[in-house]
Amino acid sequence: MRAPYGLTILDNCLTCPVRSEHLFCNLSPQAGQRLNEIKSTAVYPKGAMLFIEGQQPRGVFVLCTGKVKLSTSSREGKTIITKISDSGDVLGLNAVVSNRPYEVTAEMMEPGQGNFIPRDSLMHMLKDHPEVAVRIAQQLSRNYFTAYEEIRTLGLAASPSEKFAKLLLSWSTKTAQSDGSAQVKLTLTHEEVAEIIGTTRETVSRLFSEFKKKQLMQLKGATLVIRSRMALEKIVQS
Amino acid sequence: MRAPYGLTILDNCLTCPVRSEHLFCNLSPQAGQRLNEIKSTAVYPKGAMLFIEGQQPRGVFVLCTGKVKLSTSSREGKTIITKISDSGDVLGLNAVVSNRPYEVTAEMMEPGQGNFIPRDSLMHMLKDHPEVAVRIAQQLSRNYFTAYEEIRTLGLAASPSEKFAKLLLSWSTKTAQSDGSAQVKLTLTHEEVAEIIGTTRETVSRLFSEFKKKQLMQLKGATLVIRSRMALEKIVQS
DNA sequence: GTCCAATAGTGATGCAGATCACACACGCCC
DNA sequence: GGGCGTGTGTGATCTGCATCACTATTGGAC
Repeated sequence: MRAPYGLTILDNCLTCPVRSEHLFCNLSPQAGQRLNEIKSTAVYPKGAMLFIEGQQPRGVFVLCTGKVKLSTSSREGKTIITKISDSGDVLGLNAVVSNRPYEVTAEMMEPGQGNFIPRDSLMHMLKDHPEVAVRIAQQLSRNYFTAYEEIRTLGLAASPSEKFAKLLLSWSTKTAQSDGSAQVKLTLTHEEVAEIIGTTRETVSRLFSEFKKKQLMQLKGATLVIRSRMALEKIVQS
Repeated sequence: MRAPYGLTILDNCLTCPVRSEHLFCNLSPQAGQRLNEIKSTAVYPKGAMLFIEGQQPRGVFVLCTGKVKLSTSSREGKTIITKISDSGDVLGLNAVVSNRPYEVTAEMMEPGQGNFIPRDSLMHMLKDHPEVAVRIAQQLSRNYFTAYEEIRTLGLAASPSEKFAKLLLSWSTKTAQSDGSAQVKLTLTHEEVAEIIGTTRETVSRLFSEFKKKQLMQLKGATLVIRSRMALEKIVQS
């Protein structure tokens, strides 16, 4: 098997990888079988666009490896990043189910692998297999929940500091130690962080300095070390 | 039949009222029948809370008449209104499907009638009737779409003026004339408008004056008259 | 009509963060 | 090494809006 972009190819990455609540995990044999027939696996280079905001929905992408940046832009060119997706995420589901244009642009931030499922096939499965419909409904409501979190942050969190602290917290949840410390690989530029929290690059630079000075975090190469999640949480609700 | 709160009671308001894409419209006889068995109709006074942010999901409400204000608050007491729902809207669906706490508070802004469907019964229907599952998935993805609109406005629209213009446009879509004019009953206080566009009451007051001066709108009693949607659209993308 | 609470208008002030304008650090290619 | 592009740090300035502090208006209860 070829391995373009320096990737090791996973043979079948739909077989229940990381997440137990995975959209296509533990389906009945028939449904699983059918799914295998309609999916097609592909490998994408860094910078590849899975889909672009405004396009008619072709299908969904189940991400196996790699990170994907989801973003929207206004006509004037301002861009916000709404989510960084990784392994196990289902992309484009809302557009496909409601048959409206993709509401975001999905761009590979690093090389990765994904499964594509065309719209028609998915909609047929949705109608034929009640279990799939339930799974999809649950996935959609999870998506909604995430979107709502975003609304809360954008609408309620006042200052950039607050949003920045929130972001650091969300990064550190996975690797959090019992003492409240955590380490994260920092893969984003200040510019990108700015697009996530809705501020300018300069402000993000200043936030980094400020948080370092206040001992809230430190930087070792590309590794972000968070001292105490508690301290960050205090900033969030301040 | 009693008619509390000065309302005329609708006998069965699940039978396909305003919207054709209604969640429970044109179902198979069996599903429709089942739905009628599990739903219960009630009348709510102004100020009634259908559910409160953070509560465990009890079920969904299908709104028949009346307006409902959906809002979230931060711990510090700041509140944002995320949507004003009216006839035909399904409230609380996401919380019910994902079995997470209601993410918003739903408050009646005027007396109205609604159908309540308990969580268990709905989830059973979801599993037993594929058609219902599809319908629910579509409703969820519509909700998601609306939430996304909200994210775009909050994250991309720079100034309060822009958001205000956007709001006026969204109000005027239903009654828009071919010449671009429109009339809307203004039922919200400046305070509430402020909570929708994420600014202060004072700023909203000033926005009203400013827009009136610029001939973008005028106020006749409680009726808002929009001169030209075009002019507003120019502000939005400015 | 009177009274009161809720809503609305408007000026004065202050400050956080956008914007502009650089200098600097670092990979990376030749 | 030198050059170049992309990313980063940081000062100076400018401004829109929040905030405060009022007064004015409206509308409902009685």
